[in-house]
Amino acid sequence: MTTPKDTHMSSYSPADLEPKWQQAWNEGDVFLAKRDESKPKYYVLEMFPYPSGRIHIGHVRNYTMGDVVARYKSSTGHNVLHPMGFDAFGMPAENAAMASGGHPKTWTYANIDTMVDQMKPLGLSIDWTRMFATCDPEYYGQQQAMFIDMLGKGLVYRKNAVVNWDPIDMTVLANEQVEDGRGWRSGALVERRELTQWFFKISDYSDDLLSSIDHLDNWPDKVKTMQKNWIGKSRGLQFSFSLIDGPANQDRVEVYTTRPDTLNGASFVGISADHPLAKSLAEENPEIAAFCEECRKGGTTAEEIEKAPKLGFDTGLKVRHPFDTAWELPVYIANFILMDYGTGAVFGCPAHDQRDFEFATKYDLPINAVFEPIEGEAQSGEAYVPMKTDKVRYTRGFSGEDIQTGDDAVNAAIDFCEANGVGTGVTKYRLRDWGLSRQRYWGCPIPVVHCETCGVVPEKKENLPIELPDDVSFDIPGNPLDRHPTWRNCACPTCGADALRETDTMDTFVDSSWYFARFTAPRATTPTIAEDADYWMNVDQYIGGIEHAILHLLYSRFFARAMNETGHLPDSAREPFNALFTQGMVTHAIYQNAERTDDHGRAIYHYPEEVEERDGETVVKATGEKIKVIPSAKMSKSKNNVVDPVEIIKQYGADTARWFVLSDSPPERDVEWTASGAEASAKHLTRVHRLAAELDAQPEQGQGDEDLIRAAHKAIVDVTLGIDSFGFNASIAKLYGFTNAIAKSKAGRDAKRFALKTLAQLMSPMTPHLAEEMWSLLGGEGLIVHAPWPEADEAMLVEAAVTMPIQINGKRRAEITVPKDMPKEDIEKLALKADVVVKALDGGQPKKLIVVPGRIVNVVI
RNA sequence: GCGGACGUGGUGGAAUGGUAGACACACCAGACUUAAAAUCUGUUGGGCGUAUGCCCGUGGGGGUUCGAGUCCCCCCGUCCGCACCA
Repeated sequence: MTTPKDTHMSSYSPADLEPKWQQAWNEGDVFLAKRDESKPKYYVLEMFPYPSGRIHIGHVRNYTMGDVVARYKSSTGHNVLHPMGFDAFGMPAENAAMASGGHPKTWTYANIDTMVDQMKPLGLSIDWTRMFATCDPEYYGQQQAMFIDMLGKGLVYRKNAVVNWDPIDMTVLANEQVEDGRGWRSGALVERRELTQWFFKISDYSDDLLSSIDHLDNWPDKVKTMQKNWIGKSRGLQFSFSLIDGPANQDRVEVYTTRPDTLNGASFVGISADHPLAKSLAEENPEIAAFCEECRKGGTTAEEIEKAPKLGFDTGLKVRHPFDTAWELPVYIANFILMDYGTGAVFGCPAHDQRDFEFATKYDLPINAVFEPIEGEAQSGEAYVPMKTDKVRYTRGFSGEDIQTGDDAVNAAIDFCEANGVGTGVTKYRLRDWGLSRQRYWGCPIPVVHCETCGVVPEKKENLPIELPDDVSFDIPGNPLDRHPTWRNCACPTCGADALRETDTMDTFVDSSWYFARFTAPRATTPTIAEDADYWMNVDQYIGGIEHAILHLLYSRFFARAMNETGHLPDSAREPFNALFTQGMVTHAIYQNAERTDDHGRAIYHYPEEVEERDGETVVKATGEKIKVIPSAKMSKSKNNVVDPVEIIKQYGADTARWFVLSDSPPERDVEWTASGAEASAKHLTRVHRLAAELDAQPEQGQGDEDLIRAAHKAIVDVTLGIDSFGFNASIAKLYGFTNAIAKSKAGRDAKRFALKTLAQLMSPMTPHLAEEMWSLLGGEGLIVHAPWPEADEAMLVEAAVTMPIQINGKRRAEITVPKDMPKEDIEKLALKADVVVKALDGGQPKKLIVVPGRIVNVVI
C-alpha cells in the first residue's frame, strides 16, 4: 500500500543504487592506484584467496574488513593500494582433474572468473587492473627468475628428505592425502621414504627472523609467540657418548640436550631409526632392520609421530657416561626420535621427562632423580618436570649451590662440561630448512636442468618462463610431468648437450611468499621494479586468517629477506608487513549423515538447506535420515557447510552483507554463521536510508539541535576509534546508537542534515553504496568517496557532569552525579552523606574510603 | 603429544582492575490497521518480594585486591597450527 509520503520518496533499493554507484566509481577510476609522492601511501592487503570455485562468507568478511581500512585511509588523505589476486596453484585443481577429467588450468581459470564475478558486486575498493593469478606464466616465470637468483646466492640447495610414499599407487602423497596412516585412493599403509629434494636455506635466517619479531609492534602477540616457538631457539650442550664395541668407524654417539643439568640422571641413549648407527646395525641384524622398517611406517607429520605409541629396541650396545666411564648406558632405537632435529640421538632422563619416564617404565630402565622440590616430594608415578625458571633442590647436580633454577643449573652444567672437555654449549633452532619440492604437476616448475656432464644447472633466464605443458592426463597417479613424452627433454644451458628438466614443481607457499611485492608492479618483466617497490612497500596493513600465523608469514618474511639480497626488494622491505590483523573464521555446523556412508565408506555431508529440526532431532528433509550435527566447524567445501554470500547479496544487496559480517562479532574471533542477522541488517539500512530521504519533510526549526550535534561529534570519535583499532563491531554498535539518536531527535532540519551527513560518512567504509546515495540525497558535494573523513570538535565532547556509582564493600549501592572536575575531597564528603552510606555506617567511621574521580567511590566498612 | 588462543543471558556480543550484560537478534506485550505485513513504543540474566529492595550470577575450583569477566595458579571444554591442504 502506498501512502502519500511514499509518492515523493524513493525507497531503499540496493539492486538499483549499488550498480549505479559502482559505475560512478569505475568511471572516475577512483580505486586506480598510482604513485603520488605528494601523499602518504597506504598499502592494505588481504590474504589472497585460493580459487576453490565460489567465494564464501568468510571471504566476504575478510575483504570487507580490508575494504573498510582502505576506504577509511583513503578518506584520511592517503594514497591507497588495495589489490587482489589468486593463489592459484595447488592440489585441488589436480584432484578436480582426476575426478572429472578436465584440466587443472581450465578448472582454475574458470573458478577465478566466477569468483571475480562474485566479488565485484561487493563494491570493494580494489584496483582490479593489478589482478593476477600465481598460475599465470607471467607471474611464475618471475618466480623462476628469483629461484635462479637465490640459487646463485646459495639460498637453495638439494638434500634428502622424507615423503609419504604410497606403495600401491607408487606415488608421493601429501599429508592431507594420508588418512589414518593409509593412502586416500589406494588404502595402502603409507611409508616414509627418502627423496632428493630442493630446500630454501631459511635456517640461515633463524636468528634474524627470531630477533626481528620484537620489532613487529603491530602484530598480534599470539602470532609473535607462535613464530618464536616455531623457530625455537634453545641453548644446550652438544657432546658425545663413547660407544663400546660399536660397528666399524662408529665409536661415539653425538647428542644434543637442552637439559644437561640432568645428565647425572641419564639411564639410556635413544637414537632415531634413521641414525647412521641404526642403519649400520640394521645391515648386520635383520631384527633391527625390521624394527627400523616398522618405525618408518606411518605418515611424516609431527603429530602422527608424536602420538604414535612409543616403541624402542635395545640394540645391545652400550655407551659410557662422560663423567663416569664405569657407568654404562644401553642404546635403544626409538620411534619418537627425529633425525631432522638435533643430532638424531638423545639421552633419556626418566626422572625429569615424561616421555622418557614412560619409555623407562616400559623397558624397565632405572629412574634416577637429579633434583627434587624444595619442599615436599615429587609425585610418584610420573616425571618431575618443573618450569626451568622455578628453583629446585639439586641432589645430583653440577654446581656448588644446592638450590637453583633449572636455567641456572643448565648454564652451570654447560660451563662444567666445557671446562672438563666433555662438550660445548651450542645454540640450536627448531626451524628446519624449507623443503619446496613437490612431485606434482600444477605448480611452478623448478627451473633447473639435469645434465649428465654438468650436473644440476639452472636454466638460462632468457628461456623463462619454463611453462607447464598443457597436454597431460591425470587418469593414473603420479606426476604427469615425469611421464610426459617430450617436456623433460631440453638442451643443457651450460654445454648444450641433451639434458632433462627437473620435474618437481614448487610448494605453493613459494607462490604466496612474494605476491605482495609483485602487486607493486604486477606486469613488470622483472620480479619487481625498484621505484614501485620503494614507493609501495611495505604492506601497511595485512589481514588474514590465524591459520597462517606460522608458515605463510614466516616464509614471506624469509622471502622478503631473500628478495632483498637478490636485489628485488629494498632494505626497508626485509620485514614486509608493518601491521598484521588475524581475523577469525566463519564457522558453521556440519551435518553428517548418521545412518549411512558412501560407497567407499566415507561420511556423507548434507547442506544446511537439506536438513531440518523434527521432534528435537536433526534429520534430512527428503529422507528423514538422522543427522549427526558437528558444531562450529571451519567452512569447508568437502563438508558441504559453506555459506554462499551470493544469495544474500541478491536478496538484500552488498551493503547489507558487508554490514552484517562486520557487526556483532569481534573481527579476530571466529563467528558462527546464522542467517537470522542478515534480515535485521537490511532493516537497519532501510531505516537509515529513510531517515536521509525524509530529511526535506522535517520542520526547519526544532528542539535539541545542540544535543544532536554533540551526539554526532561523539559518534565521530567513537566510530573512528573503532575503525582504528579493528573494532568494527564496536563502531557499528555506536552507529546504531547514533542512528537511534537521530531518529528520536526533534532537532531542526539543518542539525539533522549535519547529523545525517556525518552518519553517511561514518558508514561509508562499511556500506559505501548507501553512503553515496545518502550523500547525494543530503546535498553533499561530489562523491562521498572523495570527501575527507569528518573531524570531531573537541569543544562539543566535553560533558559537564559525571555519574559515579557508590559502592559499599565493593557492591554498588547508590550513585551520585557531580561536576566533572570536582575535587576528590568534595566527592568524599558527598559520598559520605549519601543515605545508604549513612545507614550502613550507623554513626561509625569507614575503614577505608576509595575515590577514583570520574570512576567510582568505594566505602569499606 | 607439542605450541597458541578462546569460554559472559534464549542468541551474537559489550565492559583502560571500577555500575556485568552496551549495541543488536529472538521472544513477549502494546500502538497503528478491517486484517496482515511494515513501522513505532515498551519488557526481557536467574531467584525472592506488592514494593523501596535483597540474594545469586561471566566454564569449574582456589588465590591476589577496597574492588576481578578482566590479574595469578590448577582443572574442564572448544578451536587453530604442527613443516606436502591452502
